[in-house]
Amino acid sequence: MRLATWNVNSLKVRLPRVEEWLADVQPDVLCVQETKLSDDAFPAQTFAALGYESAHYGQGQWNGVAILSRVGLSEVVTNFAGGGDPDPDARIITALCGGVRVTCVYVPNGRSLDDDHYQYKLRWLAQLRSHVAALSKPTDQVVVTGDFNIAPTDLDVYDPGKFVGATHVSPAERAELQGLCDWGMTDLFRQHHADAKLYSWWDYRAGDFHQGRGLRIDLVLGTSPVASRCEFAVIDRNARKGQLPSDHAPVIVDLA
DNA sequence: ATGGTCGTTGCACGA
Repeated sequence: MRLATWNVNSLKVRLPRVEEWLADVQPDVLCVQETKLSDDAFPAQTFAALGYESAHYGQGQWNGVAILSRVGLSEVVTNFAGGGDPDPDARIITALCGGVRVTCVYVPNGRSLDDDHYQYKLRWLAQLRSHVAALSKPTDQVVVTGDFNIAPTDLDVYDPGKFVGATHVSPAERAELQGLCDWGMTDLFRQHHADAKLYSWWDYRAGDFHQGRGLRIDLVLGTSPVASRCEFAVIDRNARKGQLPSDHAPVIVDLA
């Protein structure tokens, strides 16, 4: 089973590239973030014609997440399971695809450490842990993937010195991510590339992509039954090139 | 040291 995640930064703008990419890469499951579409505007028919069932949770304008699958798609959950206040934003959707419980996330950015949005990000990550624990056990086949807006370690940052005091690298948000890993999840890309300085997001500005100034913030986490099946992981940086790219590259994993 | 580019919607703001 080939599973991928991609923050497309507007599915309306990116749809031609997503269609081309699906035909080329042939993932069985694709998790999409930042569709920026209402559910009415989501192009389910386009994906159906390519052989994919889909579930979308959107609000239009901002946020919006979706799961596409050609290995079955059932038990769809929008927003958080596991209690607490529902998220006012459309940032999380879960479905059972090919026997794997897949949660697709668009974690809040945080903006800056002194911003209310950063506290929202930390609360959101705590609720994500409750969500995963409510729906599954560490011995189940579980994937949590998407745009985490967290670089797990300084290895995932092109120049850690430039991010001192910034979001995406703060100890509190890294601890939340570690909490998810302590529960039983593994960073599948890092499992296959222990020392790689490779990134999944580059700012559109100042030629950051071509200068190699990026962050690895798009993650695929899997429980040990998934991690033991994972034989390949790659960031498809080619998808960040060319005409009208997203600022994120897809991350792909292959499960035996 | 600063700002740079996108995508949204409107003529600013979030990322």
